[in-house]
Amino acid sequence: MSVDSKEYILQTAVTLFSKQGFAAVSMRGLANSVGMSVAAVYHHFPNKQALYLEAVHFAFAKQASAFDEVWQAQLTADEKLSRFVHCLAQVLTTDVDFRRLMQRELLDADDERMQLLAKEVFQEQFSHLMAVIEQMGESRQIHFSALSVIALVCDIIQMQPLSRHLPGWRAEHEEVDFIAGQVLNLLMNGIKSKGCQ
Amino acid sequence: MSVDSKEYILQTAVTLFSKQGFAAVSMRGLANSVGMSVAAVYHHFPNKQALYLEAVHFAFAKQASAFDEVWQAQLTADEKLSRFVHCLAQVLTTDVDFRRLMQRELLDADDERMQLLAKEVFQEQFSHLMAVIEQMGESRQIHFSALSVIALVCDIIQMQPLSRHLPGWRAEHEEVDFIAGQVLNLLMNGIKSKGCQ
DNA sequence: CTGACATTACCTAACGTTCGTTTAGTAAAA
DNA sequence: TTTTACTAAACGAACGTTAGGTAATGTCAG
Repeated sequence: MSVDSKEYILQTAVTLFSKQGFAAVSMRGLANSVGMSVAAVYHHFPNKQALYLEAVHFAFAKQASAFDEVWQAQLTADEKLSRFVHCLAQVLTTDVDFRRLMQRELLDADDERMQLLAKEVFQEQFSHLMAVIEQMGESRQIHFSALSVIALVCDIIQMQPLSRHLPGWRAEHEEVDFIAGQVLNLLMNGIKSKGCQ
Repeated sequence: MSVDSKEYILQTAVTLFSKQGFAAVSMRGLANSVGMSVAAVYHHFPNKQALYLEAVHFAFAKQASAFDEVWQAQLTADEKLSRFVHCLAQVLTTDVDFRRLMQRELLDADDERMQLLAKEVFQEQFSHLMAVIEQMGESRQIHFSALSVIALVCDIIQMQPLSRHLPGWRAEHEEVDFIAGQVLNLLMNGIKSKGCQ
């Protein structure tokens, strides 16, 4: 079987779609990028839409195992949260294609694809995260708190190219460990980091 | 002058670009949406790129005055922060086109347009926000804390269509006042809302 | 106030290019 | 001999953009 060619096309498609978005990627451009003819791409995928959906699946599946070591039973809740935030910041910083494709899906996906995104990418980690937050003492707004953790990390990384042009920016603000540390500090103590603790 | 037609085209363009993105919007589709011919659109704008940039300007300029009442001198720092978070959540929830266009710019804009976005939309509010955070006692990571406030509100709203499919979701999670209240609680006290206070 | 003229705000119709997709064929592997 | 993995060439549709024309709306000397 030609699983090599197909995977190579998918990998290239993920990069192109994440950089340019669905509409801006042409089948000719993709075929050119993988060094094949257009018809060769159509040999592996029935049409552009199906290719895109499979590319999204492909990109998301790769991240499924990234969080496996985070939720180990013998850790304290605080440690689990810390590991999760570090891991999330690491993944979103390292795999730029994945992050951008996810952002684009948040903008463009219909409800059915949104459900896929929830189930395939978020649901498992989200449930773990909610359990940890419950252990930490929060009892009422567990869903919202878990969402806040993810949202905070995601958007801080997503806003990096913008925040570079805002007053007070320093290079270290874009280092994974710095981001994770600051986010954790905020989550544990709030903004007034001194008056609390 | 035909400022009416031009503004109407811009307004329609903002909606279309925010919903579909630059590449997916055609000049014919836009012309059809405003009930004009293609050439009529080209009478007002030299080309698609220039029309898009002007539409982005147009959408951003409308939001400039939304925060005017937030930073009044006689308020305490806590009150100013509270008002800002409420106002930001309100704007991002109400003006969907603005929010989506901003998200798309974060994905697609080059460094020059990112600078424009920083200067035209964020810089003024960001400076005010940093000043407030400094007043509240945070002294070291003012830039990062201010960024966190904005990122938290933005991404929670942006992830709404996804979070609907995650466990624990309730309808009230999408109400502006609820979002602002929860975000403020998190910012002031961290996740462990009881152990701190 | 009026007639001549210019400008504005649009129109229809077309330009060449690029798009997604298909058809027909080939060379190698099973 | 059938199936697999491809290629070259073409299909009609849609794309951004332009050319050329037509009413309506100023503008202003006489």
